[in-house]
Amino acid sequence: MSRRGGDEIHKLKSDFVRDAVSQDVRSNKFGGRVQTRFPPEPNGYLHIGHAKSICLNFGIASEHNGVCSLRFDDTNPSNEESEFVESIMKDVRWLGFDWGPHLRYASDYFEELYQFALQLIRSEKAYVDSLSADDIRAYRGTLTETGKNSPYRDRTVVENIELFKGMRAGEFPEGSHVLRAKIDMCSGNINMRDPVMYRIVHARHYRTGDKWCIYPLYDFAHGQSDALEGVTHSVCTLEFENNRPLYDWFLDELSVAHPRQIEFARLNLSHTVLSKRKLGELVAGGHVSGWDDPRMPTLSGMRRRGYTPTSLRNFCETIGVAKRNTTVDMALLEHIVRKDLNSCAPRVMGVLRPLRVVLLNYPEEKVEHVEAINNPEDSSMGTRSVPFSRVLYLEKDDFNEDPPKKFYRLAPGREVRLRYAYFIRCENVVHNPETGEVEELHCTYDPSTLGGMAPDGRKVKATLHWVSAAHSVDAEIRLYERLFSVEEPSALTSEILASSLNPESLQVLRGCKLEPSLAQPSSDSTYQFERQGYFCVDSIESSENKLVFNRTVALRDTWARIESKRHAKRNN
RNA sequence: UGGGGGAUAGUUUAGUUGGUAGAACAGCGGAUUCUGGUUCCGCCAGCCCAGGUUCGAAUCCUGGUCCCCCAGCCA
Repeated sequence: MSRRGGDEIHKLKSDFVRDAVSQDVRSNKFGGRVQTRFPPEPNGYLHIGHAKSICLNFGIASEHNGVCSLRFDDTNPSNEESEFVESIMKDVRWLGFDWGPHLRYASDYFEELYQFALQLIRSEKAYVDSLSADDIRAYRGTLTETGKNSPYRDRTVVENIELFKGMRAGEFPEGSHVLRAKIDMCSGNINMRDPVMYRIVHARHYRTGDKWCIYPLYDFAHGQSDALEGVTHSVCTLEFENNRPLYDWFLDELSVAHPRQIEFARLNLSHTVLSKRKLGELVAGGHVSGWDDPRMPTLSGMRRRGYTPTSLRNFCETIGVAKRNTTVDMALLEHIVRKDLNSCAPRVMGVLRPLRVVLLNYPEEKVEHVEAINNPEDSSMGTRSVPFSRVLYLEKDDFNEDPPKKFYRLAPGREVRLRYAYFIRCENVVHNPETGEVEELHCTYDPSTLGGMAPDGRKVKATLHWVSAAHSVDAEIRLYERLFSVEEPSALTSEILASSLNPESLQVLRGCKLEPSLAQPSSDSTYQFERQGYFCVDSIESSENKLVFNRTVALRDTWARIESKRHAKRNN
């Protein structure tokens, strides 16, 4: 059957958000225009959950030839820092998206927002309240009881304007006054019970410095920022569903055209947490080395770990967009990372836990060079030459003196193939006289098997990776496992979160032996160490004097599965 | 218990005038393989519940159940 053009047409990405946007385009709402935005608060690093939102917002815009801007919602000077805006811009670019000239900051709108507030005061839709924070809470009521009006609710316009200007002028201490919207203290939606619009904060803002001492709350800044920018579709997460009526109220009272807000469910990933607060606590508590610790689900951590932007984008596409709360299995992310890496990662050989092997019948001084394929999935990546000699390193796990059933690697008297080289046979095992540990293997090789095939057609059951000892380069390798041993750590409170960390999430291996082509590794590619997994140079701690590799993800390991099943059976 | 949302295999999803519930991941089994990788094939497994309308319901109607969000001068 031949494939015709029509069969190749990609199914257009579709989800309920995109459907809604497309409908608006078709009905010519917003003049057929599409403009979105990604609005992070610069108070932490971006994580894979943000990637979902980034892919959605930038994706929708580009599918409609529209604009997607990057806007920092920086309305709270006490949390926000330039370090975070730098990292956020870097991460969004790395993920593969470009906001072009559309870089925005809510703090750029402080003056406009202030004027909006004045406008609401003049139309008697906002007032300065002088209740304490505790009293405001008490007056607000509860989920089941209505609230009651503040005694300051009926201040005159003149009085309100004077007080609000005084707030701006720095005449009052923090907490003495706030500006509130005058809506409905009996509303079933608690967000509508005269929400606070402005608070006094005598703190330096990382962008506006000391220019302001009153700052709008997110609720009063977000919708207007969208409106000021001409955003048509304001895509956000589910928890803002309750706030939508409030945003609409502000915009309607201000007579400003407003975007359509569409809420989707945020991402949850098994075995990790995706909450900036909790991630920040892991950093602050020293449980990880930083926001970019390769175990972190942050974009900077995943970059350092060797995950590709392509695989993260593919992941976001695969998980879809919907409204129900879900937890995606980490195994899916790992599968997608492997799939991308399998197609593009150069293959090399590296021995993680070296076992010295001497080929008794191989000449002392002889060195041969065998040709190895760089990527069997992509012949255009070519081949390389790897040195072979009398003394080699093999993987400790590839030898077993007393091999269990189904173990078909090296064992006493057994023959295996060394990848791209010769068949070798284990003749003798040298033990450490004190510990009894296997210290070295004496093997013989069959010169007629160069290239990996025997002229007599005999087969071996295993092909092992190896490194020539004299030519090897030393490296430190860091193996990573899931950050948490429990499946849903997000359900845990901050207090017990750290105690649920997986103690084996980081394992450091020293004295690993790599093939010589890795002496000068590429800093931006992730390699496949054959039969082991994918590894990349650690961007922070690796140097010319000390090579450090991070394991991105292990290869699927059927043998390990057989073994763990065996152990499970034994323990039952 | 006020208001706002949501329920399709173990997990994440598709299902557009009502017409045999489709996929991916995970799990299990097999074939191929100079990576116990990749690839390929097969198996397992699902419409929250109860009624109703209909020749026919995941889809429409009624009534339940369960889960999530909101009581920051956080976002």
